[in-house]
Amino acid sequence: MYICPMYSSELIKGTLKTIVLNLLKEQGKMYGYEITQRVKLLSNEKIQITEGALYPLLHALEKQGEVTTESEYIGKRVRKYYSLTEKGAISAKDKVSELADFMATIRFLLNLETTTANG
Amino acid sequence: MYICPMYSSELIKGTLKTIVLNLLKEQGKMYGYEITQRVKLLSNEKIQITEGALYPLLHALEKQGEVTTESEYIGKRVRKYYSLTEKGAISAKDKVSELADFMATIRFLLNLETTTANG
DNA sequence: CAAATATACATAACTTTCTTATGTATAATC
DNA sequence: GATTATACATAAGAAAGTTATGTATATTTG
Repeated sequence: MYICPMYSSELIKGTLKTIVLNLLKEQGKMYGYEITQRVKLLSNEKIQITEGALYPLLHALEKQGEVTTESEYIGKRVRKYYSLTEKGAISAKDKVSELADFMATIRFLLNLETTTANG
Repeated sequence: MYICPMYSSELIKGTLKTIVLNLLKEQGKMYGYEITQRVKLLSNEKIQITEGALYPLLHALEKQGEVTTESEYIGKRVRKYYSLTEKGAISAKDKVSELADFMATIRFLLNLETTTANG
């Protein structure tokens, strides 16, 4: 069995947008820091989204009308919550489908079809 | 069911090196053009490796000692065959393991665990 | 209570890695 | 003879990260 401390950044690159859109779809609304922590947790520390990658992505998604934002104050500190628009929800669905399809193709390409136990 | 004409390039980016190393591992030796055609065929046209991506990658792999080359003449035209070195074989194995692990993590992250039929 | 760590945002310089375009040349097909 | 396929190579530009830096509040710990 293979133990990986952290995936190479090239791998994460292509899936970041999909992951974020999908999380927003499932969670309803989230703020940036929360997204980084949840991905870290769910991936067992193997995917750590950097702020330099996440915030520009979220800003771009907002600009493209895929998410809307609302700021909330926790004490004096601001939190910016992101929610999917209808367009963003469609995008999330498409992205996830594409990624699922892609992974199936890759498994076939790499002959990983029967990868189940004891790798 | 989702029909995808061609995966977004961001997705392919992170997996190109892995795909190439794995093909070389399975096929013994291949030349560049052959790699592009095989990937195109095996992926049902959904992954088309561009020459501008492939050749620089192959040159880099050679420079790093992961592949060796031998040129063969087919008539007057040259073909450059690439084979894995021992180092390249290890790299291939590692890369494939990492990708398999990564895809499992992504499936979990995206709740695709039970994706089998009529997705 | 001071220091360190965690929370929470943002952006800029730089790097990597591809896309697109271009270039060269032979072989096969129509 | 012209077009398409085979077969290599590289350079300019774009995209999307990483790394570093900056600001500021909240919490934990010694």
